[in-house]
Amino acid sequence: MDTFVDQQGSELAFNVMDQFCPSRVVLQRIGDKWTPLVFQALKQGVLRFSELRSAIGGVTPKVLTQTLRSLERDGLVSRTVYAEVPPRVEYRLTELGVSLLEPLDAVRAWAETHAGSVLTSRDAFDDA
Amino acid sequence: MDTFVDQQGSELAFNVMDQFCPSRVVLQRIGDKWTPLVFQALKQGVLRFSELRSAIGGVTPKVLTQTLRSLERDGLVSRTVYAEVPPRVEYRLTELGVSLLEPLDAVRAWAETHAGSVLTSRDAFDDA
DNA sequence: CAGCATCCTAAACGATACTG
DNA sequence: CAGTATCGTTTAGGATGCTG
Repeated sequence: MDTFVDQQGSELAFNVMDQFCPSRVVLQRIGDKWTPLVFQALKQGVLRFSELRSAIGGVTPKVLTQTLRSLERDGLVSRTVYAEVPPRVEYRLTELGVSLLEPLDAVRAWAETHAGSVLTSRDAFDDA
Repeated sequence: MDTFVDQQGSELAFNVMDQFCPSRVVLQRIGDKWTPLVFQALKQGVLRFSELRSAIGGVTPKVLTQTLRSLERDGLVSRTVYAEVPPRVEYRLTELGVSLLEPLDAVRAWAETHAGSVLTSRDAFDDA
């Protein structure tokens, strides 16, 4: 288990409940708007930029690029450029990325399974 | 499995990769900035507003209220008001909320376990 | 105690157009 | 093909002060 030094100078184990713990930043990174969708797309293996773009409905090139750069920076996705014309760029999950696949996939599956219940609850709440 | 009607009028199973699928909204709701932290706090059982607030470092009352209202609306958290002076309000996970606890907890655990690796990768990327 | 009201900023996101 | 550049919008989130 890693540790960090908090505001009081104490050395503490990583804990998302601490306002200044780096793990909270990481948690929010992997829970952003597009990351779970990129992971879902890359579950099947290697994809090119345009393939990712069409796999993820509604994502613009700018935002997809930003998301992929962040994931690359965080060591979750690797980017391979082939010196061809036209250019070809391939994205795949790193080993670290693969380790995150199962947790993110569980959340995605929950969303798809229970979206109906949530929407029903939402309607009932709004009627009241 | 629930279904929804997409832009072409077809009836499809819930799928977060579809831009117009309601499950995507649900996914983004449960992956927002504070929801995973509220769940982590409520894992232990019932908490009052002020207890939640101090359990989640750095959250302001306004944002915590907003988050809790959304979770209540979505049927994930229940809110109980006691007619006392001073007022007492208790929050707890609903049955639906409990079903989401395990997936969210897995993501939280991943963040705490691998935050060190992510930060290391980030530093290396920024040096290059 | 548990919030609500108000104002404000930062940043994420999106639309469009263009390029090596 | 795989982006970048620029601009504009939206909205989450924060600071502060007040109330039943």
